[in-house]
Amino acid sequence: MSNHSPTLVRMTARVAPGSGADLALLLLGCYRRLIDTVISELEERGHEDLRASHHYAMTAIDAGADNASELARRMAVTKQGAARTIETLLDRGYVVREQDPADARRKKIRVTPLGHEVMRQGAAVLDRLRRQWGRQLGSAGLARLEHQLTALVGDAPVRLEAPGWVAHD
Amino acid sequence: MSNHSPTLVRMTARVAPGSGADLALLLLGCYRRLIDTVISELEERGHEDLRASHHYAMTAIDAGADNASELARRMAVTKQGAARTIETLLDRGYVVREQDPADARRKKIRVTPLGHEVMRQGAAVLDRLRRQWGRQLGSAGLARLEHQLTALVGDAPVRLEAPGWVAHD
DNA sequence: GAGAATAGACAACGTGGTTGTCTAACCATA
DNA sequence: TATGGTTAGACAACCACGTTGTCTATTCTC
Repeated sequence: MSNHSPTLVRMTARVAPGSGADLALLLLGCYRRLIDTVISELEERGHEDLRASHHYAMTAIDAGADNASELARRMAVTKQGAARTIETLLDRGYVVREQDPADARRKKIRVTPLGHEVMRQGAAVLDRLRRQWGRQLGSAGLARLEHQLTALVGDAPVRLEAPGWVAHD
Repeated sequence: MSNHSPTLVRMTARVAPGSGADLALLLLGCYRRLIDTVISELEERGHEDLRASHHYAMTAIDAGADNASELARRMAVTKQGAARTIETLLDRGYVVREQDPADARRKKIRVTPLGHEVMRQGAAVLDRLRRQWGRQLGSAGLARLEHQLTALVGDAPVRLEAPGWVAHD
């Protein structure tokens, strides 16, 4: 084997069915399946290198986190982290940055029509996948699944990065 | 706000209940809840800086991926990636590396008793959390949840890294 | 007005991966 | 049995995405 292009191998399923570790892997697997599908479909439509965090960032911006500091708070990252995300969104043309006339320190961020279009397409793919799951599980089954997950996660915050076994702090 | 120590904010729940995006966040949230609990509990017991990937790597090693190249294949990363993981596992004393007598190129990796202890403790925490969820959902509910997730994820491979909206390739 | 808090930026760094290149060892086969 | 292909492991350089620490400019509060 060369050094590169690792083959995708399923190291997931059946760590030990019925174990907690297996349950964790199932959850991650389902999440990844959703996200990976969105990514690849949007890539086909010309939106390269999108990340989930881009979508969430734009959602937060739309919801009022229209400057780097506020976005940092909402996304639970440092200001620098948020600034870098904004930088890439600017590069891609998904947001624009303009001086806040009311506060010379602030630079307001605004999602562009292109950004909204990406969000719309991403959401549409996810919704389609959800409907697909709904057909597979039955709509009652899907509702139950979501209800159960909601009960489990409560209203705990979720950090989007750091998928790993560890949270950084 | 200073530049550091971002506050944890819930940007998850209620992206839009009933949407695909919300479902994705629920899945991630549940996964993260499991993993974060394991991390912090193991940290309390003196196992610092553990990652899920460490656990999975040790599992793979135990299952026969006892050299860097093979581990790389199983974990779907490059040899260098696997080598680095092994390096940290060596540092922590979770594995040892010894020359393979049968093949001068190979260096065999073996999980130490300490490594097994960490795996055992991690699995125990996950199992406990799963039982807790079982009490919350009822055992039929938990079984159904797992059954549904299994149906959804199928036997697709899961890459452990890259939690984001994008897979790296 | 003075002092504290806030917004944004810069540089340096850490982590966990990547690619690309290299050597040494093994293996198959002509 | 010599040779050419494949494999294992390592080194260096890089990248993405976050971090910390420090800085200036501006605003807010009293």
